[in-house]
Amino acid sequence: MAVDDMLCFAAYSANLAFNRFYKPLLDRMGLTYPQFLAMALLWREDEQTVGRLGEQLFLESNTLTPLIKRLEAAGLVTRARDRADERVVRVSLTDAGRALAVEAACLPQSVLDATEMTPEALTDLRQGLGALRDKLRAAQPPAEG
Amino acid sequence: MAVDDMLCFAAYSANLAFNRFYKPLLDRMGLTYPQFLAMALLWREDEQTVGRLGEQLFLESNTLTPLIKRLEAAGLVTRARDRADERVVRVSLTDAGRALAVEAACLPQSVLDATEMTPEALTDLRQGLGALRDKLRAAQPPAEG
DNA sequence: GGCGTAAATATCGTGCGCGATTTAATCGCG
DNA sequence: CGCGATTAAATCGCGCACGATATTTACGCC
Repeated sequence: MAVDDMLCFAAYSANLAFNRFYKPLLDRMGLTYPQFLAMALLWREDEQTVGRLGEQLFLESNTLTPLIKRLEAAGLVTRARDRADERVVRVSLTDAGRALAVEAACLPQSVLDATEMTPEALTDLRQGLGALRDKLRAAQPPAEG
Repeated sequence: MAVDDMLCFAAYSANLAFNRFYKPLLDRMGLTYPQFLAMALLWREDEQTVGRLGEQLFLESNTLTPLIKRLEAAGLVTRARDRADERVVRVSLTDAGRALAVEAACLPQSVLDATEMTPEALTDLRQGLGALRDKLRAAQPPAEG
């Protein structure tokens, strides 16, 4: 069982590579990679709850709460309890947060430029990964054997 | 730019899913996911240096040194300075570390079982991810303009 | 209305990743 | 041999990811 033959390692190392590839670009925007993903959700639809962001990112409040607080500290979002249900926290973009969307627009393109792979190959990869992720999530916690 | 359309998010979330899928299995072995990857390298070839492990895992000593020290504390490996070059640290399996290889052998198979994807599809995915990772690593740090 | 339960978020401790720096050993070149 | 430059690990601080738990609010049912 060579590490190179393991699909999990391919996912692991590709994820590391994405982080490193994006880092110089995100640094200029003052964002980390997970922060960028959260912002991308808000750029699509403003004023989402912590839980809803978590569903889409596959994260929970233990990870998201501090991340969002850092976005708030950076002046990119605001956090406000829902008045109808005070358990819920709604996250909204500030003007500065919205403005970042423009700068971020070039990011996906830079992957295309860097990889020299066809758009079809990248789409296949994306869909394959999505299907794999969903299968892994749906799988019973692997039994004792 | 929907998050679901981003290849980087597919890699990110698939990697999270792998972590979570493996966790119950690795917990029983007392390993974390990155520790498992390092052990897998040692099961293939014992007595490797920190640097060599890092090359294969795409990690550096700032990440690997504490990880390996935890493996050492768990009694799975030993660390020893190379006598010919005292800068180098060689990591070797203990009997307990070698013994874990048997338990770990079932892990890759459990992915096959869980995903219900054909071995061909999984191989394609693994190779595509490897190629993508290598392209991202080779890419110039994406320029300003 | 009152109370047990469930739900949404927050808090805390541990182990990665990683940029930046440090320490220690080796190498290169005169 | 001597000394600056390079190399291999280690150290440190920060931000995720996550299990476990706490806190606060809402809901169900009597």
